[in-house]
Amino acid sequence: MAVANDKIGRRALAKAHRRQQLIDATINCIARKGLGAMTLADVAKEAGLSQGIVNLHFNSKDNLLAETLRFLAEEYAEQFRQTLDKSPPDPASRLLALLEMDLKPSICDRKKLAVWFAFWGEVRAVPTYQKICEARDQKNQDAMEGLVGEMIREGGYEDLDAHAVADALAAMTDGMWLSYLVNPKTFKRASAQKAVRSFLAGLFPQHYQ
Amino acid sequence: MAVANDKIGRRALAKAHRRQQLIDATINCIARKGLGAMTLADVAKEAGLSQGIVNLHFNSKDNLLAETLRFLAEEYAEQFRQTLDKSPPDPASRLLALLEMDLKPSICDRKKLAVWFAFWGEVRAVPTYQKICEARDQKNQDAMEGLVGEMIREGGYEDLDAHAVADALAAMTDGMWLSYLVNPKTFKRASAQKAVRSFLAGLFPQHYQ
DNA sequence: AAATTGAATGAATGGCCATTCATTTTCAGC
DNA sequence: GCTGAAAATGAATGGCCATTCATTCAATTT
Repeated sequence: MAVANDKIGRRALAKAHRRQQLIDATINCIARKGLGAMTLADVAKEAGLSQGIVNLHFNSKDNLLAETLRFLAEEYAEQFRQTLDKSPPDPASRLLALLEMDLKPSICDRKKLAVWFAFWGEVRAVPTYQKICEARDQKNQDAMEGLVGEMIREGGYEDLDAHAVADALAAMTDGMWLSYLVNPKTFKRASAQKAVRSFLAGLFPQHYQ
Repeated sequence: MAVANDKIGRRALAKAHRRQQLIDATINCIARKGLGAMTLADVAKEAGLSQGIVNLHFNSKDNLLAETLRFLAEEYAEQFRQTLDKSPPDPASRLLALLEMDLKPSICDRKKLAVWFAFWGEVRAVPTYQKICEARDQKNQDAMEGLVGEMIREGGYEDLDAHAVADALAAMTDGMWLSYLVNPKTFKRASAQKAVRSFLAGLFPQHYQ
């Protein structure tokens, strides 16, 4: 029955594909129903497969969720890398590119944000989530701190603390995500981008005219 | 048995007190176990009362959770009011006071933050939560936008957009909360405060020398 | 084409937990 | 100190859901 729509070959998909398919289904279910209400039956149905499928591939619900979060973190890291790869070498451009990346529709979309916040909501209670999220933040903040540090040295902004400023910039985009999640009607991407540029211009006048 | 530790009178507490006691217990349980794993039995035990107590006072688990979120929002609003009451009348002082309020230990403590994020994690799936959170954000941002607007007029910072800047400032403190929740080891309150002041000084040089 | 292997199914199981409710306890007013 | 009402108890109920597993199905090997 579940197979009717694809005569020759769902089964031919490699194991990795099936796992990814289930992770995608999980993301959709969390976004739609919330982490609390999501069931394995939901995920199986969303994927067009049978009841027992998740445990076949992931052994447990906990594990499915951890793998889903790992996937999101890895996907984010990949975008991060690509953004830096495509940016000019000067720290001002790179920093702006990273901050704008966080507001791109492909990252800042309500479905994915709902999932990130669902996991953040359990971070304190689930050590596995905590570790994955901590690692992502750390990498993010280290990169930003490096860029901010360079600019401080170049521009002689002696009163700025690279660590503090980098953390606050990272915090700002996370907070904008929350704002979009909670107030989808009033949130405006363009306005958020404008604010980011104003902040940067205020902090580093020489770099962002 | 549940009564042993208080001879004369747990029962004498008014109904409102008992409700508050249960809400407090709920906050502790969510912070400790997460929203997903929290049970009504946990809450009753935390409060030192019996199994059926929550439904007696709140009718359902859903309702208990909604009331808990309402309490948090109201508590926040109260601090907000008090902060403004105690501040000098100039917008620069008031804005700084509000931003520093968000980092005070009484608000920015990991237990409460865990609960806020637990609810934010379900915001998209539970319309009740969405409404409560939206209202809080709206009030917050309106107040900040007013202050920022005043400063822009006073100081002639024509290139700033009050709405965008106010949203971004509010976003920054929410993001700092996340940072504290996820990276309690590296987060430093003093550093966050310093960053907030640097940002304000960059945006409004005349107001924050 | 038979056999082997691995993937997928979906009904059955068992545990957990919100909710209910008959009973007990507390307490205010008399 | 009695009485009735309100508050609290905690055992019982029923539904939901993760997990299991015997069976079926598909594809590859020989």
